Amino acid sequence: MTLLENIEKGIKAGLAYHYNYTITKQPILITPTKKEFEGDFTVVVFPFSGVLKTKPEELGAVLGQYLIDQDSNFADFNVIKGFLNLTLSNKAIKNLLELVILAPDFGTFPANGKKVLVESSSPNTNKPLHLGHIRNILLGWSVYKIMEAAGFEVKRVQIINDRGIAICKSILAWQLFAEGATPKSADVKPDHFVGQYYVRFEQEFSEEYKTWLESVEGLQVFKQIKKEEETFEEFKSRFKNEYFNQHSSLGAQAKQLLLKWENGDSDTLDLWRRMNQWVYDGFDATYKRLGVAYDQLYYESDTYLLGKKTVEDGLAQEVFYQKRDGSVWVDLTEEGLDEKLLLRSDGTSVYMTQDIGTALLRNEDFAPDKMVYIVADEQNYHFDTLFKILKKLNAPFADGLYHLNYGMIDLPTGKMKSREGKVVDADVLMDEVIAAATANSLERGSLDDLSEESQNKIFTKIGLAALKFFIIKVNPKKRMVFNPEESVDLQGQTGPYVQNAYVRIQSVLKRYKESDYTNNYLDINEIERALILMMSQYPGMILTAANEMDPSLIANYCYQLAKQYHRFYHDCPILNAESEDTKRFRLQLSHSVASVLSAGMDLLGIEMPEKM
RNA sequence: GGUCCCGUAGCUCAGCUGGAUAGAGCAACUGACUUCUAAUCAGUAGGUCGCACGUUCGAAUCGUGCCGGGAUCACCA
Repeated sequence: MTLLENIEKGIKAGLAYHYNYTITKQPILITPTKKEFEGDFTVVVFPFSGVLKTKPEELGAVLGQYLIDQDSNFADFNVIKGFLNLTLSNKAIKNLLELVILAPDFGTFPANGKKVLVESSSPNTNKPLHLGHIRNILLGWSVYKIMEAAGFEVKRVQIINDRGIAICKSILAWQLFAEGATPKSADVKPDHFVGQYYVRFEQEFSEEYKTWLESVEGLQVFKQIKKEEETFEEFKSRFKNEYFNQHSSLGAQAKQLLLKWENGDSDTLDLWRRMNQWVYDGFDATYKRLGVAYDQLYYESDTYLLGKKTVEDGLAQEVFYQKRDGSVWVDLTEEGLDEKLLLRSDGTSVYMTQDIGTALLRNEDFAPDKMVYIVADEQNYHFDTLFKILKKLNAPFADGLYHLNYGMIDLPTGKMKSREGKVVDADVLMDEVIAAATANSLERGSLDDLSEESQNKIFTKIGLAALKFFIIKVNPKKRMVFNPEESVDLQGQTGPYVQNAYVRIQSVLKRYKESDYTNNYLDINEIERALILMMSQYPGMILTAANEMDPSLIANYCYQLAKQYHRFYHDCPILNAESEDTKRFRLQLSHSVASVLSAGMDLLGIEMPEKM
């Protein structure tokens, strides 16, 4: 039984014993005591004093006394207004450290028999990964680690958007402008190589569009279609898509390519495979560097057919309906949404069709209890719709669907816009952050006696810790501002700060030659007490983080614990402690802090260096 | 316009199942390294928690209405 449960039980028993009162509705609010008051846990007794028509101070005193009498874990209490502050006995604190925190399974929960599938990353194959993907990938990885620690069996998957018009644009640009160049011949990371041709297409298309708008035909169309009050610029952006589909030569060629692809033209398919493989190779390098991996990849080119079939079956069973032009729709007006297209009038599939197929295929593969989609919040409507459709189809997993809708990342200069080249590239960003860590480290010179290889490993760990922590510490649902300068900070509320606490501990532990920390120290001071109580909250943090799918809770917890340790390290001598018992206790305490920090940061995909 | 999300210190963020005097980091300023490595610690300064009303013993937290910002409402993905 945990201490919180002890308190709750004691309060209930006390209320029954002294007031013959049984709690029905009100939850008992128990929080860690604020540091300006004395005590370890605080029970808020206001709600009961109201019901019992007792003064809060009196009720608090009665309950406090009752708890102390009944439970030897509690040594003292004080009451301020309606707040009952309880102080644990030193023995209880020590037991907490030795029996709970140092237990081998601390911070992991036994398997709960539930399977969860986490989809993340899921990039398009026409351009390299950027900052937005990094947030997605890091969230995916830490949600996986956290849910696993909480007892779930987790499968990490992606859906690769490997087909469609966007990929055809890259392919077409390569055909038109590359003159047979390859990533190797150009000496460019392969995903970036393909991305260059996507950008090239957009440039050429913009030029073409601009020229057309100024032509006789363009001006005529503008006059005909322009809405009242609409400026030329507004028209230009509104009409762009229609221009692509109806008037553009490049657009026609790209669409022609898509048609060839859908018809299985072997030359097109070969080139498509070849260019996609370049992208996959590039992505793999980035994933590896970020330290993430996936159990299974799904490709749209494999799943859209199942989606189509499902929609056709649904049509036969009248879950969906068909319009006169042959297009298939779902009516979600009863669910508070709209009508949504599922198959085009020409019978081809759309985004939604593919996602239906993908979900069903995943269910066949894993039969998960939950499916978590980590996708930016701009797609909230899409996933609302998808989940309602799957419910309509009576998918067995329909009640376990969850869209972890994280906020987009802004730059200090404003929104990221990939079409305007205003993006932060994932690979470049990692280079920069590692370079910053390297420069900082070399300046300190504390690693000079290590080989260059070991040094580089540490620089990488520090740089990536800075980057990952910077992103993960923000609540995923919130839009965040990414300042590249701050992301390479190594001081303050950062990953390296937490790493530093760990490194300090390692450095101390190494100097103590024995491995036996048993001790009879009982004179536990405030800082030590706070550290132990804080660590005791770790398993609860994991459950909360898993429940809310919020890794930022773990990041902030690790920071708080590291901060408390740094304070301890500064104020309390360890190896030079006044007695052997004290020394051993503090070593034991340090050792457990290191374990919790390391485990917690591992949940975020951040590794600890032994030195820094 | 409909729907949804967000507004906390100069900046980036915690806190939000209602609880004590709203917390961190960065930036600014002051102090602490012959010491278990200072990527650290201690301190100063910085707030109308967007605004208003309501709910109650108590509101940054809940409700309503405004104001400001964003997302979305494609036979795009």
